[in-house]
Amino acid sequence: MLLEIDHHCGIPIYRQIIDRIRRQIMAGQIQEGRRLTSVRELAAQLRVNPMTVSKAYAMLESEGLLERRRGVGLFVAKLSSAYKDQKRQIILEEILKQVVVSAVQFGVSEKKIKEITSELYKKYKP
Amino acid sequence: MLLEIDHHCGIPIYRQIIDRIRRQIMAGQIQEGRRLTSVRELAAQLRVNPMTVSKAYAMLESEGLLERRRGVGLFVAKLSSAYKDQKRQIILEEILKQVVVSAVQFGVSEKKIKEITSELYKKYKP
Amino acid sequence: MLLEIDHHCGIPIYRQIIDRIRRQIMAGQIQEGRRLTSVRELAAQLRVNPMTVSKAYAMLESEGLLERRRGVGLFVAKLSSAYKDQKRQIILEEILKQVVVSAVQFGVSEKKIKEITSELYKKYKP
Amino acid sequence: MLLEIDHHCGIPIYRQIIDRIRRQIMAGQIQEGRRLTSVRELAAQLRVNPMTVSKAYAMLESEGLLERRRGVGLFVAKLSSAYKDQKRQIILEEILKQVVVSAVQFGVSEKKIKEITSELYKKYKP
DNA sequence: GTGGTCTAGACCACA
DNA sequence: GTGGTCTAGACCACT
Repeated sequence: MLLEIDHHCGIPIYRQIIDRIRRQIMAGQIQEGRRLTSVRELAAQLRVNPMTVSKAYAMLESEGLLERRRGVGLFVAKLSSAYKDQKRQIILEEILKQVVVSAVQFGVSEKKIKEITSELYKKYKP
Repeated sequence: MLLEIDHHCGIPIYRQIIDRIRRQIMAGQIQEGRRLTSVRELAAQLRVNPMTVSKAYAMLESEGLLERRRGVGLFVAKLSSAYKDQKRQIILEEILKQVVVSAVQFGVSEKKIKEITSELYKKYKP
Repeated sequence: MLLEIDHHCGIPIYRQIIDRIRRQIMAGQIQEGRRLTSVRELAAQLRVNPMTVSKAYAMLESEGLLERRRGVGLFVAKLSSAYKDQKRQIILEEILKQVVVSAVQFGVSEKKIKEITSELYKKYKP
Repeated sequence: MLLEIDHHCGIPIYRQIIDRIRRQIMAGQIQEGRRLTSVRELAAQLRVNPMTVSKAYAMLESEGLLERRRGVGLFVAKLSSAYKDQKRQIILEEILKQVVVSAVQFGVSEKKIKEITSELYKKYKP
């Protein structure tokens, strides 16, 4: 599991862990049923307090994305692809809404927003 | 000046004040050179401690968006419209970047994102 | 009397007035015995509250640089040139002390400070 | 970390803290990456309210001199020595400018200023 | 343990 | 009237 943490950006570390793992699960980069890196190991990798990792895992579990098997570890839950599609769209819409609300308030046109979108796609598309 | 504060959303009140005022200034809804509602008055309006408002104003001043005239009050600074255009674009790009990065990871197409953008514009455009 | 006030620099306006007038008196640019611009007139010139000018004048008076003649106005006090010489040197030493203390702490050499002094002299010498 | 605060000199305590810490960092007396005394501890040492210390630390952070690690503490940021050199010179020039402007106005020669500088160096050089 | 936020209320400097 | 500073003490989030 590959995670990058920014210790200086102000976003709580446990949030960064949650966001990154959630994204990887939703993107299918971590497959269903696979066991997650253990708390201790991930904490060591990220040079972070184990409590922080544990907290992130607990929240992902309560979100239904992870399943705990006592004495064994945490595993990626099985989600219907319909559920994943829906959740993906919700995540994107949530953020896009912020963009559009601000843009409207600033008097920035829909066309301009789409232009910026195209540029960003060129930049981040693999 | 019309501000709405959510006391229970977890975002610090002074941050909410900063964000809302910054947006109003960037959107031109508060005109240059105009005096802001006084600390005490805004604090009373929002039912918040004056220090909280004062902190927000102080940070907006250090950001260059406000100017202090001692013993008189705080005023909206004069900014070149080029500067404002640039700052507006940076704000929007910052948020849009999150959308695109996630979308690429989820395998959501540029076309789909633009469709959602159009829908949101229909919804929020006045 | 020519004074320039910066309304946005954070230094109290009455302090700016005091500093500028004191300097002009010490530099002999305002001659002994001459009457100062009236409070009202100066306040109008500087677009400042008359109370502010009045306060500045009062402090210069208590410093011994001005003399009040009731019903007439404020006048530049007569100072021995020895007194002025001494006071000038005290003013300069006071500020230079700050420079040297900082420079020593920063490990900046005496030579370097003298170089900067020379440059500044070139810039500000008439 | 050794700080001395004057509670009666009129300069805000948080400003005094900022100035002293900034100087110590610029002078290299506090090394890069080192953790600062905690807010509560420094507040106790100085017999000052923790908020006052916190405010000072926050401003030093926004200045880029400190870095926050959440839940851990504040650390001295890593700055390029070129950056520090530049900043040091700016600080000194700022104060020296006041000296030279006054000196020119008083008719005090460059030579005299350099003599006073030499004397002050003898006095304050360790 | 760490720092961040907020309150209620005081006092001050400035205009 | 304006904003700025400080206190004492509370509660919260993060590690």
